[in-house]
Amino acid sequence: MRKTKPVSHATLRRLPQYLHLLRQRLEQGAVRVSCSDIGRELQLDPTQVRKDLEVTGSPGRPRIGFSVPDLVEAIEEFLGWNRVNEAFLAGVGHLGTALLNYSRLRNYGVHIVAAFDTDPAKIGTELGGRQVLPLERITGLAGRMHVRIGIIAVPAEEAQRVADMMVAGGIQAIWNFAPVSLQVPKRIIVQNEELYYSLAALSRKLAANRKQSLKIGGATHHGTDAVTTTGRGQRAGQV
Amino acid sequence: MRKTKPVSHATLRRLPQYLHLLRQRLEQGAVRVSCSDIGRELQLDPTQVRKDLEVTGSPGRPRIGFSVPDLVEAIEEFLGWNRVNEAFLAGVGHLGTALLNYSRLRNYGVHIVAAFDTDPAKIGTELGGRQVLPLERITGLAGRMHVRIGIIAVPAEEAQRVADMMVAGGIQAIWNFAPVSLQVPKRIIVQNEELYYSLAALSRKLAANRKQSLKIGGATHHGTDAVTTTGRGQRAGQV
DNA sequence: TAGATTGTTAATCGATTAACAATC
DNA sequence: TAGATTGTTAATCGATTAACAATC
Repeated sequence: MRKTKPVSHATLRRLPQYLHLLRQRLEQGAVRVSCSDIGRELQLDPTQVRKDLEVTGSPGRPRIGFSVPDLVEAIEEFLGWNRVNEAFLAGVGHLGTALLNYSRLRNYGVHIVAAFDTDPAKIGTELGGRQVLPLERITGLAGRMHVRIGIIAVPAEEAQRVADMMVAGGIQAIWNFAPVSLQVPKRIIVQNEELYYSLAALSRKLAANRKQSLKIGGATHHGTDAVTTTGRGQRAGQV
Repeated sequence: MRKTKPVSHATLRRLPQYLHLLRQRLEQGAVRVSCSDIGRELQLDPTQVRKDLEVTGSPGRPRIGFSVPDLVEAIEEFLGWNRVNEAFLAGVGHLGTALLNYSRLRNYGVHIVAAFDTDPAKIGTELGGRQVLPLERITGLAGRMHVRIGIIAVPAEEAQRVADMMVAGGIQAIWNFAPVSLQVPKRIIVQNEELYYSLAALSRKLAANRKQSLKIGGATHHGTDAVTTTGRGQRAGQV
């Protein structure tokens, strides 16, 4: 069994980019799209695009290209974004509140249906249309509502405890914003969201620039060939 | 000229992980560390670790290993995190406020020295010890204070305008949290922070799990071999 | 039909892993 | 000294790119 073909990390990173673009095209009424078209827009090799799209199973037609609506649907299906997953949010500090108000999340397969916190001042209030509930209830409600995703936006010290409560409630995947390595059973999917790397890439380039300017001469020189990259993967800033 | 050796994307992604671990060790008083030691902790091949550390130029000694303080310093130096870069933050909504209060940022080479917004209700208030200033002043102040990093945490519609103002002020690198592709001169370093990919990885695994449970039988089955991954790169959840 | 684009196989490139001599 | 660990070169693996026949 287990024929889930191994999708490369790199492909998985690019699929959301394709989807993003294709959704725009769809809105503009586009019907067909070719790989070279996508590649041009995203600075990617057309063959690469074709290979990536292959995993979605949506067939293209020689000379014609791919159907935009079909492709959008196929990618959404592949990523599991066609059916929105319900999520619980733990922690409604600034970050948690930001996530609650980020309605776009729904386009990426996640819908926060309830928020939890320990702060009595916050409990009972409404944020972004959702009630804030006492954290203690997260386990029971997750089980009852069959919620599959838990988002952790609490301070580092509380993160492990919250993760335990989520797991106890049957939550299957945790999106973790706390800067700690969570200890959970192996079957649980954990996605750590770290700002580390972005900052590493950014300041590394900045440092390299500076070193170069010094080398070139005393005068201030703003660098000359810096690049635009996305959080992961690279895509040039472009028209 | 231009001997800045090409550091692989992958290496750059792992260096912050090493640094994080080594800082902990340093705090615990550790003096020496070996690549196998680091590898064990981070689930990485020791040779890989050695190769990565090579770029920092910090030498190890056969049989002995690497000096922890030296290595910490070398990585910080390499990433440009030894000298903290001053940054301006545009937009003090929930996300912006979260960033302002995230004091840990300073460990990653970034120190927000001022925040800007257009909302008169916010201007003049103090957030996380920093005054909120009118957005219009960002260009002038950036030039005057020689601030090199701009953080964009404004709504998508305003992002481009803010980027223009930052560039006009001589800002060299933009950390962009708005979901738009910024148009800036090539010399400007842009780091887009996207949640896309994290969610793609998460829900893809969730969808794969579900498909498998269905295949295995009608009964609810929580999946069996899900993995823990970090935002980018992989590291197992671990002791 | 002619020509563009897909689907697919082969070649290249780069990153990871293995092997091993040098050395503290 | 003996043995662990570095530094470095070679082998493997996987992902990207090129080539090209099939086809609409």
